[in-house]
Amino acid sequence: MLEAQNKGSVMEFTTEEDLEELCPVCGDKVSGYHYGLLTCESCKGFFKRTVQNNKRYTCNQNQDCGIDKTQRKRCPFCRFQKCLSVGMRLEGCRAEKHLLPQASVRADRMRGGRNKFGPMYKRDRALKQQKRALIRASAFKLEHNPPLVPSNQAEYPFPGSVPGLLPPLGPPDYDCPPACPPSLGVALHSYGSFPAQYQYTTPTVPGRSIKAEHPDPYSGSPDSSLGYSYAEGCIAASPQTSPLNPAVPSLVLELLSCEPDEEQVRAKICAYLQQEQSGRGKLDKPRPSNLLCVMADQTLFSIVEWARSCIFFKELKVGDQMQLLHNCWSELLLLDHVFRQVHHGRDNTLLLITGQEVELAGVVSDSGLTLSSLVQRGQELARRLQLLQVDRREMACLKFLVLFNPNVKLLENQALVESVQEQVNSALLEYTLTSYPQHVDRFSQLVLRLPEVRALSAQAEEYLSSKHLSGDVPCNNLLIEMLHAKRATTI
DNA sequence: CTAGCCTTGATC
DNA sequence: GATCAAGGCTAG
Repeated sequence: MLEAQNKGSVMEFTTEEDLEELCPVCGDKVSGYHYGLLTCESCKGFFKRTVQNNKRYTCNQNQDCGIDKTQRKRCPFCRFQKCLSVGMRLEGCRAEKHLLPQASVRADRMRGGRNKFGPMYKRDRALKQQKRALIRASAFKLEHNPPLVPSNQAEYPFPGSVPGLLPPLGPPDYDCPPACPPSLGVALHSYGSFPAQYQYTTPTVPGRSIKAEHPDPYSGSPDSSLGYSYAEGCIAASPQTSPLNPAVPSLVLELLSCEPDEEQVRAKICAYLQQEQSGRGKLDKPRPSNLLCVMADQTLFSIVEWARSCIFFKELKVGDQMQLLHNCWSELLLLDHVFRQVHHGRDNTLLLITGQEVELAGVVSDSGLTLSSLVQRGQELARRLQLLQVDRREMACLKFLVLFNPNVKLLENQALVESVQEQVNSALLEYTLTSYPQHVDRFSQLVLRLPEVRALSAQAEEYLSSKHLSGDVPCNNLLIEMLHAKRATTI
């Protein structure tokens, strides 16, 4: 019997809630969890056949065929792409063997049993139920308190990846479990035609939309828009203006208000790492390089989340969003790291996203030549920005200049990207001229760092790629997905 | 090749 | 023993 028919007893669905349970690939009725998420029977079978038989399809159109219940047979290529983009997973099970990534579903073809995602499915259910309860509860309040966050905030379809939904800074629960699917498509997921399943409004995310006017709740700093929330003496350069001073271009304030709350990101990543470590048990010792990789991966998730909530960016279609992120993910990751070092302000230690400090000398001596040179170049970049006393407003602008790269071609909304680049450039110029009048070439000093960022991040990508090829880096993560995507697509 | 139904077996 | 997500089978 199909589980869909008897799930009522287990999950207490109402008819209203059943409407949500549509296959994210084709919109057909869901028959249960398959390969990582709720899908229909046919997409389950299709996915299985494709992976097991190592099928290769081609698309006769532009690789963007619409997939729905009636059209799903037309283009297996796009159907499979969609399966992957919504987060169905090749490595569905026990067969964690070091086989080729495609060679899985179940490499041993063993029948029966449950896979390692079991607990995740369970949490996913719990989360969905919680979400419904929340939606029901908030439906009454809506007229009085409209949501702060725009409703196109898509949810990750996996348990815990919904910031703010679980109880306040709840159990280390709000992240994907270790086996979480790395998919930018999933992370950005907001397909308009999709079931409400993945669309809802985050109740409130402190410090998001209205941050320019409201001090960062996690920072004791009187002017949190200038300093980092890290406690240890991070004295950012303060221009002579207050954050509300009209001399600051409004766009700059707007961009600043998109900045994530550092402390929240930190807490989230720490919780994830902790959870992952405890999940591992005593069996495998976490190698430091793996740990760093996981850290970077999670940082990348937070960067995607940041981008998704950003002004301008959220106006773009998912396809364009993906293109932009594929193009600049490593630059954003590098900027994140470098900015942290700038505010950390110490030459002999690195500050990790988790808040841990590590000796620079140790890192350099423990890593190979390439990595240590990368780290040192990063430090050099941080030092130069430190000399400039770059402030958070400028950092926010630089991130936007990297994200809205007009060199990314074939975008649906190229015009917006170019216009944002221009607007941000001139806002930053105006800001530096009015806030640091004594420092005439400040703007060019800032912007000139970007080619360096680009070059350094390209090297870091090279390095990561080589590590990936030699099998030194776990491959099932967003980092590697981005690496591949960039190679496959861009300029 | 598709998709609905069947069988299997680890986990609860 | 019940559950439920795997793989298998097969008519259309």
